[in-house]
Amino acid sequence: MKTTLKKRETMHMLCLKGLELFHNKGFYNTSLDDILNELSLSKGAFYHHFKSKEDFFINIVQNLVVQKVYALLVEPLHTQDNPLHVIVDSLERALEPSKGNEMAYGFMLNDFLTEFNKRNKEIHRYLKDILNVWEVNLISVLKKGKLDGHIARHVDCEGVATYIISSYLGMRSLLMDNSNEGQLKYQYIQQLKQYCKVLSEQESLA
Amino acid sequence: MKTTLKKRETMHMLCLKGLELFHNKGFYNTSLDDILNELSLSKGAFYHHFKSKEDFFINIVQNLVVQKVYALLVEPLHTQDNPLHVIVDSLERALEPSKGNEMAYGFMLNDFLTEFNKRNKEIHRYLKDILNVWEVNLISVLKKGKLDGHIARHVDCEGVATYIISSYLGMRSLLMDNSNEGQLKYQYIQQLKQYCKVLSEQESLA
DNA sequence: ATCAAAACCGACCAAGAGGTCGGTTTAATG
DNA sequence: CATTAAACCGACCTCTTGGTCGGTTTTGAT
Repeated sequence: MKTTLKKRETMHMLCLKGLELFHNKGFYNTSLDDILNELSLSKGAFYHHFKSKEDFFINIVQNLVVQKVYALLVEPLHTQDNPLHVIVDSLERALEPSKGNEMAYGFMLNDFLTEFNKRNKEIHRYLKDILNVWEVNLISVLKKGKLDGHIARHVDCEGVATYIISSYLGMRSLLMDNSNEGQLKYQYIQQLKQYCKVLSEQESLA
Repeated sequence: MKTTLKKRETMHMLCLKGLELFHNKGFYNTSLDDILNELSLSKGAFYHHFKSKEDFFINIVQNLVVQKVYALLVEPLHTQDNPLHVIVDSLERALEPSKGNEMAYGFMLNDFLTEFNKRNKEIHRYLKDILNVWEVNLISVLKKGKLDGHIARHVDCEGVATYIISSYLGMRSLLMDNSNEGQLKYQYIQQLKQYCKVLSEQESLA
């Protein structure tokens, strides 16, 4: 029993620190020793728990990344409110520097997607699947909004979801260096709201 | 004289092949030997012309990437037409699989930006500067459109530029695996047009 | 033809990284 | 206290890669 706890504890420490460094420096630019040194652990410990560096990362994705994406981008969608407001709010919150000293979890998806795209198709698929979950939920919320009369009937919900996701992912590239961070976010949210006007019922005179 | 020509020729071959492979596999995932083998050249030849792998890439950016971005995204903007149409058209064309067998040059900016962000600040800056040129031109064209009565007075041109750029960059992450390529592009352009409606003079009742 | 400089070759080096493995420590159990 | 398995250590291996350098070939001017 205690054994299992210790195992989980060590694995958890490794995953947390791993995500932190992978997020800061990139997966392939972070060596195992980088992680191990910071935790005062050894290669032996690492390979006792994970069978490879990539297996390690898959573990991180399934245990940490998925949860963060759900908490930040999926769950906030399911409110009994106007979907357009809900979406804007969730994105605004996801772009926050994050409460406390957490890192900006919402951002890392794009980085990792790009990094693994040309390197590891399996991991890339895991990440893509997470994106898909978000997309599916976006679409479903949008469609519900159509029924509830918040969204104009002419709107292509799938297209809107694609557009929202792409703009959100693209913000990552723009926010990478921290210059103008605040301004960029403000501009993004403002324009997102403008875009939403075209989708709302009131403006549908097209 | 001929000497200079031979030098330029070899350098040009290296740059072309380098960009091709860096674009396909990523900079850090492509070894010099990968490039050299395909051209039947040696390490000696390479280091005779370039002082390092990263110097090589900077050369590529300045000679090839800049040109492509200009040709695809900047120059098309400067037409005496409605800026909104011009922008949509240029993006639509930039998302084309590219005429002939060229690679999709329009896309690589986002990949390279992400890759170098956490690795090489100098190169990252070069790439960011290219983005800035695009942004500046976008803004100037938008502002001109405001004067010409194509764009509503309430529009924040800087914000619009940011939003357009971020959505364009984000498309890269979505288009990375080739599934649904056509559909994604179609959705993107359609929604971009919807967004433009809010910006145009006619719809400005806000 | 000569010769010097440019262009090029390719064996070699050093550093870093992922991964291995035999041995040691820790800790729960009887 | 003894036992045993899990947890952990760290030296070592192997492979890759950017970069070096002494030597060779090409080339163009005289």
